[in-house]
Amino acid sequence: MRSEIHPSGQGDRSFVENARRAQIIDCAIDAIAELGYANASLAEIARRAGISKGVISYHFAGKRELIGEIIGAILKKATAVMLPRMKAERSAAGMLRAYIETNLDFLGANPNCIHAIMKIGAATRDEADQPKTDYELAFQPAVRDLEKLLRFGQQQGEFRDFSTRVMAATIRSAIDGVAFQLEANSKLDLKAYANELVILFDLATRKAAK
Amino acid sequence: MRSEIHPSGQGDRSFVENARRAQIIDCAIDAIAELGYANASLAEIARRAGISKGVISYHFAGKRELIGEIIGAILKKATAVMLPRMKAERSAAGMLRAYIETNLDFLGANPNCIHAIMKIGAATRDEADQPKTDYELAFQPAVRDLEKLLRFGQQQGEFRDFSTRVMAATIRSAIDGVAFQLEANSKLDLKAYANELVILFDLATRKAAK
Amino acid sequence: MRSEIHPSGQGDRSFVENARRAQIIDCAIDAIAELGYANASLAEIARRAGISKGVISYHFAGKRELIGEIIGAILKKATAVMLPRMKAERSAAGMLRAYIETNLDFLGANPNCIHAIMKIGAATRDEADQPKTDYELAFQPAVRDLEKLLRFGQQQGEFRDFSTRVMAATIRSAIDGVAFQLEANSKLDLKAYANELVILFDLATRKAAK
Amino acid sequence: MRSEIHPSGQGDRSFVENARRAQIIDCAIDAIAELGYANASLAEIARRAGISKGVISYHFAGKRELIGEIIGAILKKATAVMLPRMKAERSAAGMLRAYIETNLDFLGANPNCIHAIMKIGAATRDEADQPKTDYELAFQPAVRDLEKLLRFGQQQGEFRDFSTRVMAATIRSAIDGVAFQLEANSKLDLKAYANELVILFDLATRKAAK
DNA sequence: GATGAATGAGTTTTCATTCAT
DNA sequence: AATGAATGAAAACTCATTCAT
Repeated sequence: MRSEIHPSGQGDRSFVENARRAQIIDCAIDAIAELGYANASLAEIARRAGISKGVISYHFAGKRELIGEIIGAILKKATAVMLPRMKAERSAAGMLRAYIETNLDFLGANPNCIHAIMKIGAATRDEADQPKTDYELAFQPAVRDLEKLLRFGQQQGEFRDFSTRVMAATIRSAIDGVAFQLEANSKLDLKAYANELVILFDLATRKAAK
Repeated sequence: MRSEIHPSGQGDRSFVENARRAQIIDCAIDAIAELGYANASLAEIARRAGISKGVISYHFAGKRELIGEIIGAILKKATAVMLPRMKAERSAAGMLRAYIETNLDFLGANPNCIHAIMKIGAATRDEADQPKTDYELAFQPAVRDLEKLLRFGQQQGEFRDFSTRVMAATIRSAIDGVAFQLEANSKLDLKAYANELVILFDLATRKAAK
Repeated sequence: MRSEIHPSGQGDRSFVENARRAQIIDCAIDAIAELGYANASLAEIARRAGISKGVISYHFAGKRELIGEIIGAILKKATAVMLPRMKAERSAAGMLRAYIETNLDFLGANPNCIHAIMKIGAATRDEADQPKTDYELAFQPAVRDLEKLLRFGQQQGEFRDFSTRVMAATIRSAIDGVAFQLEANSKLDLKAYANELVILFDLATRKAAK
Repeated sequence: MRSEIHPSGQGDRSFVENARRAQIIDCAIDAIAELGYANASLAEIARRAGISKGVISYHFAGKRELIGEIIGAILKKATAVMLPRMKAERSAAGMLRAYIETNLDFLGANPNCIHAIMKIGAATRDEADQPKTDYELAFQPAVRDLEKLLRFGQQQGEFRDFSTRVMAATIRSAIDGVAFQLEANSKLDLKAYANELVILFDLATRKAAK
């Protein structure tokens, strides 16, 4: 069930420390994905890692920092997978296709990462003490990049005139929705699903032929 | 902030009892929407209702039942708003438009209901002890009805050939996604948003002109 | 070991609640006096009261509130003992004598109260988060009243010219010091001790005979 | 903020080891004085010393030994300052004056030492597991020496007849009380304070003129 | 029907201490 | 000699639930 995310923390941490942090982050992702955010206590995470509770406190300032690192690690990994394939495309439509396909690939390869991040998002959204959650701070850029891509397509004349905000949010939601379905049915054919989405959003975005 | 949902429980409950249950459900919705699922403790809900904690336990077998009733109440209310407008349409495309519009209308009129239900969905989804959550049991039919509508459109020859599962999930996700945005920006223009979505999914579903 | 302090909380609390609060306060005083502030955990206090830990949290917002109530309760009790005897005196020298005697009487009758309050004072003094502790807020007035008494004596011509601040602080310290000695030697003769102190401070304050 | 106390441990320790111990003791004094006894964790002390936590455990058998060494170090330093000035006096009254003045001098020059020692005294006084604390063991002699001085004064006919125990305790308490005031108001004029105390206790001790 | 009180398991966090390297 | 890592017990506090009145 491990997702093997290794954030390869910033330089000033020792190899051993980075390994432990990565291990804890992995176990935390699994625990959140499988048990839900509320049930993923530090005790449970420690149990899965086969370490004592104190170790987590030793390596992370608190649960908040751990959650922040989880989001960071997942984002980093997702970006690493997606960026090269996005850059290989020239047309806006191609990039949009690549965006959808790589997202679903990542989803298929790392279901727990996505489940975890969605549960974190839902559970920590606007808690009393933090006006903007780490989750939101992390994902606003993701949607913004998508918007840029769409605007680029409109400028190129590939895409019709639509609200880039709405379209970006819809594409993002569509992909996030796949995660939920994947949770209910782990045998979902993601390749086929990606094809459907690609066609769907191609029709929804492209400029009607004269 | 009250949402005034009255589930009007089944017949064998007294008037007073139903009123209390409805009041508790309303306050619970507000609490979950405003504080997040994790922070909406029974104590907080009781505080908002101006009653003692014990009352909640008296009227509901446990927190789980309360959550289940919340979902039921919201679903009932949403259905009551949407069904008539759906039925007024003849064409599949018209019904899809009505579906999107009524959903966003409901969202605008009852933001707390939607925020609450999304937080419940994310938080209770596959907790350790319950294989299928009330949430899932309640919402699978909702998506299934949408699927039926899409299949009907295909049979009528209005809609192109696509996976009704994927399309239904995407439409549902698109609408759910609006709730998140509404939370971040309460001044969102929902009418305009609905128009964008209607056009988007019209293009995505309709049969290409010969 | 009980000190039987019953703060008789403000009117809006039920009889039962006040009784529980008083019981918890009593046990907390004993625990602090006997084990020291650091070792007087909520668990230990609950154990002494024969109740569960949660009860303390139920009745007091937190440990800080409990400590505040302890100080308030002791102060109230001490004042109740001292005030009448102070008022019965006419001369400043008589009042000073009454102050010393009643303080030592209270000390003898309620050693745990004094031990507890001194330990609280030492342990909570300038913790990071509270610039002025409850303890200081509670005891500054006590020293200030003593200063007023000394100034009155000077104005009456009974007392010589000295710094009322220094004298007040010294008298207060002398009395507090008795508490420490009482802790080490519970058979201390407080009557004799009081007499010694009365003479000591009489000599130190009175105007030299012409 | 360093107080630079170097206990110069007993002979069988290497120079390096003694230096480390002294450094740790200094940092511990500062930490206790500034943060309070409870907040002066080994981690905090290590942080201030720029070393790892383990080093403290390496050099001291436990926290208790560290505390004991702190008391010893301060006592040694205080004695070194006070003894010569005491010995320079011939009369008992002069020695008493020197005692008060040197104590307050030391207080002004080493506020952290005094703050630390008072916090240690209050916090460790009769903790559950140690019948007599290092603190008490260390300070009983200090009061006993004062008592000897007072008895000497009575034998010389300089001092009136009073309980030397009470007088010694009162003088000691008066001086300790200054430390608390100094904490609240660091601009306290200690010279003036010392003068007041000298006069106060001179009047309180001397034999009335015939 | 409703309440206040109590419970006890559970949460995160802190800390002195130990130990292999 | 020193370190970073790990431990495990204990801390304060939260919360769903139970129950006598």
